[in-house]
Amino acid sequence: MEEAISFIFQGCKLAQDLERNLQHYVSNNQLLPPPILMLSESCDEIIKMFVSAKERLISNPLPSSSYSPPPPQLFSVGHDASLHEWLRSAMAAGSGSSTSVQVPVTGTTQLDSGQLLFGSSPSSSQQRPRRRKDDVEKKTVRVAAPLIGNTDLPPEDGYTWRKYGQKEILGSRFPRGYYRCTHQKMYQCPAKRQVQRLDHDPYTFQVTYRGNHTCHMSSTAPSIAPPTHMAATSSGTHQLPSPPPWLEFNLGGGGSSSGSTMAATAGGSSGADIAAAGPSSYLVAEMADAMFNSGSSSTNSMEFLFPSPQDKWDPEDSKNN
DNA sequence: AGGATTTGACCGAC
DNA sequence: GTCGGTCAAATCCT
Repeated sequence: MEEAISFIFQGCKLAQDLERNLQHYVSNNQLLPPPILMLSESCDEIIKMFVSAKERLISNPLPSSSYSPPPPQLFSVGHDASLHEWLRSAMAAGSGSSTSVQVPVTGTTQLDSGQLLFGSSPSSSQQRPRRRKDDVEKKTVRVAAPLIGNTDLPPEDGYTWRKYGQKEILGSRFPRGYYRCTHQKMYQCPAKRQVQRLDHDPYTFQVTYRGNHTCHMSSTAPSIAPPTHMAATSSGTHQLPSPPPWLEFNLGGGGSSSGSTMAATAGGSSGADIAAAGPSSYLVAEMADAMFNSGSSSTNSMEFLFPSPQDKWDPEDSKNN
């Protein structure tokens, strides 16, 4: 079941990514159209995701206790009104100021982080910038602790974080860790995250993201250095390379300007720097590999297809700045 | 030495 | 008044 949901998520994100990039071309008519092969293979990948999901749903429809099972009619053939209603309600639930999504994780640490709308620019110059709790859009994901190694480590998501606080939370067995982007000072990156173990499932982290990463928007921001040591392991479980910042994935429900950014960290040297990005990002990178026979996830190769936000003005980005 | 983490204190939101 | 988020000094680590 988890696998099926994972595939659905991946399919959605690939589709949204494709849509986003197509819109990019529509709104920037000076750009060359994307290669037909690229579009074709993107569609194939999306289709594969949903086909895989359906296969798993059919072969093993038992819902996991960790996930809210969709109504049984989802598994039935056809599209009746109740299915549409269920889908709509799910979309509505995710379109508020705060969205939450559970990300199936298998094996190694994976994370599906969100590209967040960040509100008005943080007043870092003030002594204690505070804002109302609902001012900043939050996105919450749940990430399984690594099954191997130190399960106490906070989940990796491709960014580098610096811990700036920890606090016992009322009613929670485990303290909440407060992290901010390592590049906060250098690039005024306002991104923060909170990591907390679930009371009922200590092997799952609830990660709340606040603010959007702007460190990769700077022309002097750290460049992407895709790790070469990471390799795919068992099916559906990959140790993932850091996707470049322009490989953005919107999680549904947040509208066009609210989604997820999977961005990469600078070529990290410490263990915490090693990125473990979401499955879909890996697949897109894999697509790039396949298309260009580069043998590695080359940023430059994909930039040929999807220009970096740094290179091309993006109205969504400008809204965030 | 410099960056990261820890931890008690501070302070705003509720 | 309580709680959660942040600050910042002390400490640890590389």
